[in-house]
Amino acid sequence: MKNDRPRISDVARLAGVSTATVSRALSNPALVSLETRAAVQDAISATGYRLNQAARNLRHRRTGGIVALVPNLANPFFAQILSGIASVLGPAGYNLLVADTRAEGAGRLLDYAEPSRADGLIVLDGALPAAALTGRIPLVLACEWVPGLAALRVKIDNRAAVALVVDHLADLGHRRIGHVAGPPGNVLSIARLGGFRDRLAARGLILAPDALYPGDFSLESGRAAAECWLAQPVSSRPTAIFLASDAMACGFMGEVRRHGLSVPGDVSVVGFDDIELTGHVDPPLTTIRQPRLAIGRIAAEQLLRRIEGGPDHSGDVILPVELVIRASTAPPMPR
Amino acid sequence: MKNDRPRISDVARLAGVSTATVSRALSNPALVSLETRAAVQDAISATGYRLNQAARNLRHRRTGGIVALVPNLANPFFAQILSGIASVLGPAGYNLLVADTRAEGAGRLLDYAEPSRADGLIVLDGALPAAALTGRIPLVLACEWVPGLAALRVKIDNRAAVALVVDHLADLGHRRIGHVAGPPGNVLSIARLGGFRDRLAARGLILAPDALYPGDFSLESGRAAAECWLAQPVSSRPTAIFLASDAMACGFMGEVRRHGLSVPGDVSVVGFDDIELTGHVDPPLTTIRQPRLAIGRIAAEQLLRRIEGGPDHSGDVILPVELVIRASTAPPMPR
DNA sequence: CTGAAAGCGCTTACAG
DNA sequence: CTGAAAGCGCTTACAG
Repeated sequence: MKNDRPRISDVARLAGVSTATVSRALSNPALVSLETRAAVQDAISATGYRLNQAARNLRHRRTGGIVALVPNLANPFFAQILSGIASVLGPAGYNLLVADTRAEGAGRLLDYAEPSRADGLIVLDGALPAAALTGRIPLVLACEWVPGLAALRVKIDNRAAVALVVDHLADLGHRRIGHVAGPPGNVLSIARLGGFRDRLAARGLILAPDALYPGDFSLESGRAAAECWLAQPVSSRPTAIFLASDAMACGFMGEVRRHGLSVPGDVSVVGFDDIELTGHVDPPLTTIRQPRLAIGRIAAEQLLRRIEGGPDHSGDVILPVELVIRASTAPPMPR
Repeated sequence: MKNDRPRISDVARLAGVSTATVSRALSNPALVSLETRAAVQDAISATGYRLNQAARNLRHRRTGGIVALVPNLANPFFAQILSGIASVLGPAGYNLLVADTRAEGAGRLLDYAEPSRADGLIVLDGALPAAALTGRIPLVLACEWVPGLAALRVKIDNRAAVALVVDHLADLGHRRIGHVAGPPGNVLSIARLGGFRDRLAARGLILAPDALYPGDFSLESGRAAAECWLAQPVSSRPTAIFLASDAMACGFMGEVRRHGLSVPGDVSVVGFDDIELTGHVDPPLTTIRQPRLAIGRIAAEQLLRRIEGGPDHSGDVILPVELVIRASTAPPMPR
């Protein structure tokens, strides 16, 4: 099929001016006389001309696109962050490209950091190799971070958030508090577990080895952790569990209840993230609210500032969290 | 800052060949002698040259990008569909651009259907104006569809799915079956409500006016529907409710239980979608499983086929659904 | 097998 | 205020 889309030269011919003038009328009308501008406008309407963005971008040595590197697109946790990113990028005239780092071959990930591919990068996956991201296009890290990669980070204070959880449970009177961790090696898992241990110590408590359960942020891994917990003797198992994600907390509560036990009667449960669902499960989940929309929005704003040559605000942007106390936590039952 | 990235001409100079030869060595090595190819390879390594995709795309009159138009990026329902799309696009060498149709101004949406913006479109929002999408770049519709827009549709048979729900509830002995609809005007809402009415009729039942509750697919609207239901006299309110989304079903169950009633003891509840959570709420939700990953995957495959000039398979791709029976449905209590 | 040249569709110093 | 011309970084008929 023939390419019958009008080009800038078609408009120029019809308006009786040069292509340079048409281009100016489009991108900087003040440079063009009122009269000429009108003629160009008429020619544009007559031809149905639309600017070819790709050509403009090539000339400007930009792509007009920002890539978000997401560990797992299927995980609803990232939906709101993407939404926040998109809400900033669209109005600013940038496209949002998304790539699933788990699904893409490692080789292709490098391509995303190419200046011919995107003008900037929002990295949501802390497990990417720092070397592949260093010295390439502008980037910001959001939620997670890549050890050894110097870049602006938009995140929450995970350790402080966990301290709120520990204090809440300790204040309720719990002494044996367990933890279901995130995936091993993940920066968030490490920060939350570390913060958890430290705050327990500050409260004169310790994390017993058999009160630390493996997890991977998924519902299913929370359910599996509940099986472990259920298998432990009632007299020594934790009376409260802090799980590093809401998904795991929901899986945990479901399994516990399926076995006829009650939350918080038999065990208090705290999650992390405050996904929409947590207020609607039974019992509603006590959790840490993470401002996901704002994380996405601010990450995008910071990245654009950087791309557009603003001053290099290095240092992190730490967003506030909040402990949302609902019905899944209560004082331990006397035994 | 200077642009110091090597171009194809830098490689050519170093290798002592023309740019045409470098280009051929890159895109069609068979055209180039072994010897020359090796020289070019050496020059590429020496310069650290990387192909500028944007320039290649301009020359090829393509963009290398596919846009997904999503009604609401923050809705986790779309996360898995995007994941399915991405799993096809990445390996095929296309970028995935996402735009939130609710967040973007209506004006900008037109830009997404520009050939200079993307090579194709996956439309997940049935509320877009058909006129804006007609006669532009190749597109497929997924999940929802735009009335009056002729395009391949990848979807489920909503009416057949709803018939499974009605049969299940009627077989359990329910006679007063209510419905919480999706947003007014939405094509899915209409298809599901219509199918619901028809199948009730086929079973000799009717949808009483006070057994039809408004909703908008959100958790909160399901909760609000439960308030309406709770306010109705026990003797005449529905003994079973079919909700047009799982999110609404979770909101509904949460509110009912908060009022001390039981599911399915006091009311049977059926959702739609089978989002990951539904198996873990209490009680686990009976629902229609919609193959979201496959919808995304197939939509992307069909679009690429179309773009790459395959035969125009018009007609719809209808994906199978399944009624997943869990614990939220049971025979009605005798009264 | 290889090169010179035109061109994808824009933009922008430079000159007038 | 406007135009001729070069150029963004590639690709590909055409000729040899």
